[in-house]
Amino acid sequence: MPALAAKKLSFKQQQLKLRENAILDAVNRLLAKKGFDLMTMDEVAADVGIAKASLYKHFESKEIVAAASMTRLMDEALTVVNGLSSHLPPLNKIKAVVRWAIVTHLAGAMPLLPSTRSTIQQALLGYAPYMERLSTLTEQIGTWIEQAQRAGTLSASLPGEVVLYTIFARSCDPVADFLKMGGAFSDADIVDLLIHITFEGMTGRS
Amino acid sequence: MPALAAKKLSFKQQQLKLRENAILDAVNRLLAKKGFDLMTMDEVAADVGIAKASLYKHFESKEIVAAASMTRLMDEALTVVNGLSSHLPPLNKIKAVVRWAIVTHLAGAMPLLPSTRSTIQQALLGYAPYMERLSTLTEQIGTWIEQAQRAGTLSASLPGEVVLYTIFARSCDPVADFLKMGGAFSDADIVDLLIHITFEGMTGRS
DNA sequence: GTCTATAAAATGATAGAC
DNA sequence: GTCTATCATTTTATAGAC
Repeated sequence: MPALAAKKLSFKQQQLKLRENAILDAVNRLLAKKGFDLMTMDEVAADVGIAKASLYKHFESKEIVAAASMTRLMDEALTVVNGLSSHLPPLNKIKAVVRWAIVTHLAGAMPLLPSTRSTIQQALLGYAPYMERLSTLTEQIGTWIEQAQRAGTLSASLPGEVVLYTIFARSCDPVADFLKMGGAFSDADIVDLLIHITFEGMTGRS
Repeated sequence: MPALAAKKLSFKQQQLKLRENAILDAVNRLLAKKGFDLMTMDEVAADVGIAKASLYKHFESKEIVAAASMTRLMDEALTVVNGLSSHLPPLNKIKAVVRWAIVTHLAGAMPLLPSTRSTIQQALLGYAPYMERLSTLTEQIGTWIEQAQRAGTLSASLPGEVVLYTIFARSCDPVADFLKMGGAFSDADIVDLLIHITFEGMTGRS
C-alpha cells in the first residue's frame, strides 16, 4: 500500500512542519522584541512549550533557527511583492512594500533586519536560502526604483543603492517604536506618518 | 601650605580624570562598534590597557560606565548646539546638528542611541546626569522645530514629536553603515545623501 | 522526538595581596 | 588604584534515558 504509506509519512511531515512553524513563530516574535543577541534558546523553548534539547533536534544552532525565521519572513515579503497589482505605478508598489513592513513592525513581528552590530548578520550571509530570497527581493525592488526614477516619481539624482538601503532601513525604523511608546498615535497614524517622512521628507512645501 | 596641597590634589584629580576619559573613549568606541549588549568589560579593560578589576574601581558597573560615556556624548552634542550662530535659520540649526551626528557616526564614535531593544535604555532612564542633558537638548531642538514650522521651512502638518524622534533616529541611521560598507561613496557624500533623504525625502520634484 | 541533567564557555563582578 | 585569581551566573549546546 504505497498510497497509505505515503499518506502516513505526509501526516508525520505535516506535524513536523507545524511544530517547526510554532518554533519559528516564537523565534520571530523574540527577534522582533529583543533582537538576536538578547534572545536566548531557553526563552524560545519556554515560549514554544518544549524542552531546549528538543529545540536542537529541529534546528542545530541559534544562528540557524534565527536564519530560518528570517527566511520565512523573506518569503512573506516576496508574497506581498508578488501579490501587488501589476498596474500600480512603481512608486506605489515600493510604498506598498514599505507599508507592509511598518505594519508588521508595529505588530511586533518584524525582526530588526538591518543592524550592522548584530551577530546574526554574518550567519545570514552564509545561509543560502536566506540570501537567495534577499537577492530576489532586492532585484525586484531595484527594478521598481529604476522605473520610478525614469518616471520622475522618485528623485533621479539619488543613487539607487541609497533608495534601496533606505527602504530596508525604514522597514524597522525605531521611530515607529518611539511613537508607539508615546501612545499619542494609532498604529494607522504611525504608518502614514512614517511613509510620509520617508518619501516626502520633513521640509515645508511652499 | 594649602596652595601646594591643593595643587597636588588637583594633579591627582587630573590624572584620575585622564584615566577615566581614556576609559570612556574605549567604551564610546566599543558602544559604537558593537552596541551595549555585545560590549564586554574584558574588551574595555584590554582596550584601555588595564585590568578589569581596575575598571570597576572607576565605574561600579557596566551600565554606569556606558551611561557615563553617553553623558559625555550628550555634552558634546550640547557644545555643538550652543556653538551654532544664533543668526542661522532654525531649520539650518537642526540640519547642522544632524550633520554633526552623522559625521560622528561615520567616524565610528556614535553609540546607537535609539534602540528600544538594548538593555542600556532602562539604565539611562535612571541615570540623572544623562537625563538632564537629554532634556536640555530635547528642549532646544524642540524650540527650533516650532520656529521652523512657523517659518514654513519645516512641514507644519507633522507633529513635533515625529520630527524630534526622526532627528534622533537619523543620527545613527544604519543606511550610513551600509553605504560606507559598499565603498562607493566618500564620507562627505554619505553625509549629504543622508541629510537630503532625511529632510527632502526621496520623491521626484516636478 | 521528548525529556532531565550536565558539560563547556563566556562574562559581570569581587576578594585580597601589594 | 593596580594587579592576579576566582566566584557566580548565564547561556549555548549535548549526553543519554525513555
